[in-house]
Amino acid sequence: MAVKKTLLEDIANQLNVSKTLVSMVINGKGDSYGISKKTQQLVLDKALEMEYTPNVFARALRTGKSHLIALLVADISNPYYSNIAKYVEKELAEKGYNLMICSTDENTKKEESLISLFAEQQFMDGLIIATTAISGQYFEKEKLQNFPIVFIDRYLPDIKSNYVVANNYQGSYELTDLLIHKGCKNILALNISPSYISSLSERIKGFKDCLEKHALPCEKDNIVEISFNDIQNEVRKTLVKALKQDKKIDAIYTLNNNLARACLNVFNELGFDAEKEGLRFASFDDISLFDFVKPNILSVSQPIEQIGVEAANLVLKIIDNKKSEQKQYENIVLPTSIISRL
Amino acid sequence: MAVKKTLLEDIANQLNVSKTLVSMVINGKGDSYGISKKTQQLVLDKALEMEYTPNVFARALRTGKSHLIALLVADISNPYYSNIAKYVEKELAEKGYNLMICSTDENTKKEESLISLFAEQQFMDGLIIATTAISGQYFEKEKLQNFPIVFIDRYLPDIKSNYVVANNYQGSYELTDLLIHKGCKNILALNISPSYISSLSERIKGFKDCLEKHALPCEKDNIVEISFNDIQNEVRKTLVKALKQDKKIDAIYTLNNNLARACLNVFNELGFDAEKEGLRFASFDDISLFDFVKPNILSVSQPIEQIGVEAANLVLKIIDNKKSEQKQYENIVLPTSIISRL
DNA sequence: ATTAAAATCTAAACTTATTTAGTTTTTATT
DNA sequence: AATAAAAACTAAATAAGTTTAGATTTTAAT
Repeated sequence: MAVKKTLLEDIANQLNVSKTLVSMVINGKGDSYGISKKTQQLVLDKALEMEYTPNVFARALRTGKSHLIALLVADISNPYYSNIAKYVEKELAEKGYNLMICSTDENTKKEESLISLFAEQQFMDGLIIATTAISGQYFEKEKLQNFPIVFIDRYLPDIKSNYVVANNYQGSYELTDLLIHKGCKNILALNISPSYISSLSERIKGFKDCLEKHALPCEKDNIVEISFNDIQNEVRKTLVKALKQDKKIDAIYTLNNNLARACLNVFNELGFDAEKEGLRFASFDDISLFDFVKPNILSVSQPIEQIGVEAANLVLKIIDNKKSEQKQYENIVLPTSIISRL
Repeated sequence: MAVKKTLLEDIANQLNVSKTLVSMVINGKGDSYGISKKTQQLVLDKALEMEYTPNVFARALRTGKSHLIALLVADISNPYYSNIAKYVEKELAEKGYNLMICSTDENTKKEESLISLFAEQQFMDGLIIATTAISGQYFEKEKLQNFPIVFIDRYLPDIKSNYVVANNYQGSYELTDLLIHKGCKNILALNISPSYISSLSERIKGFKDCLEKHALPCEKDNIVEISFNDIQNEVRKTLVKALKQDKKIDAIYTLNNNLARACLNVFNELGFDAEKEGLRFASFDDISLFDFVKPNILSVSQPIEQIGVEAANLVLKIIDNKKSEQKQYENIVLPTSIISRL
């Protein structure tokens, strides 16, 4: 019935050698352990013949290395994350690591329980995470101190850490600058709440600083926070109000792609033609389909591939450095680019 | 320095009981093994206090169960797959399983090596896969015979298997029918090659059957195969030719979302306004951003959430049934819906 | 106070690899 | 031929749990 798996011992028995020897050869340590070339070949041939594949759990249990890296994101269906995931996967695969992607649903409790499962158990050799945490408190836990973690997209300002992020401040500043150069003077920025997330707060800062440089006012009404749980309804309410207020807005700037989507939905619902009404539309995060969307979307594009590749390599680097006790942190901030679609 | 992890044995020592007992209690088998309520509480409290979390590898090695399910998709950055992934993840999490998502890059070799890693090693308890395989040959391997596999999106017609797919035939038929009712008589269908994939061949069949029902001809020119490796260039060539040919086409129907994207790109490049030219645009797979894209896209929407949920539950069901030797296959075909955007 | 039965608990085996500390075999040297 | 050195190999410990088979302890019944 059930097919019996080939074990190290089976190979050893067939060849009348010890399983120690077989293990050494399989792991490519035959030479350094002084196993003769002839024997090594015998073992390799037999392993192939018997379709041997090592038991991942036994190996990991003994060595404490799983060759697994976890990627924790808030929402894998968000194209921003799924694209990063693709490149992380690719880069790690080339280095002999497998990637385990998990979606936390923006749920901090779930995030913590996954981290605990992955890290405290040495289940994963390392972790790449777009955290939903407010503070770095959880990550300061003693048990996590020695665990390789790389933050992406967002970092936690209150702790030292390794991270790879886009230059959110500059991207936002430049996009705002572009809008202003196109003549916009009263921009409505839609932010998402909770907005303590570093990426968002820096985008806001870039926006504000740019307004200030151009001596434009930033009133209370210019930045509205939309709560994460009810994006569509709150955006609808906000836009309906903003579009009929006295002091007309001349641009909408959404701080992430979910907000952009929600706005576009409202435009559709209202039959509102932004271009006809002279309203510019801008968004942080570029999605390839934006190329075909009406109204034209000015956007900030993040270097997705580079973020994925750098994060993968950084986590591997930390794993390698783990032996050498000195702890130092690497912070990689990558430039964004403006997609103007005018 | 490195914080020592709490082991079963540590708890046992603290309480002066055996690690056997601790293991039983931790696994919720205290009652069935007749451990007194008092002792059980002591163990649970101490485990909490010492922040015990079991070693996943030791457990999996002994029990042969990892509580891990793998999801293999061709490309996690494709929103179709990343959305399914999200729902699979959610459903499995509720049942105490973790999901490991891997992207195979449409590379059959990579797919096979991952399956081998996951299945032959009982690394994973089960597998959900959108296979890139041509035939079911690989899956007939003796070692895979007893491994729980659920195919999604595509199935392999030449073998018996468990699968959850959308009704590609009917969706395609209905979409074609809609185009014809809107007056289209010369539709250009863009298919992707290799087109032996079940989902694609059924979409083509639905298309052809519908043309036939309406007594419309299906010439060689009406279905063009675009090779997967060079989508953008081949689509450009095809469209440039098709748009200036004598017998004018009145609709383009792309058989998946990658092709749709490539077409839209070409429209942009050429400054071609499909609506003005009286050309309808239709596509299998609906993406939420299609709502805002010009030209309007008629599309077939797959029940993404349902596919994810059903696939998750089916794989768990197979895992449960594994003991009872009788083998039977479940094939779930879910209805699609037409998004007409007229 | 015995003894049987029931309730609790435990020692040791087991899962499959890797690694340490040696042993055995072969080769080289005198 | 004896011995040292080098080369090739192995037994047993180990990783951290789960499970089996059996040992204690407690309770109940005579």
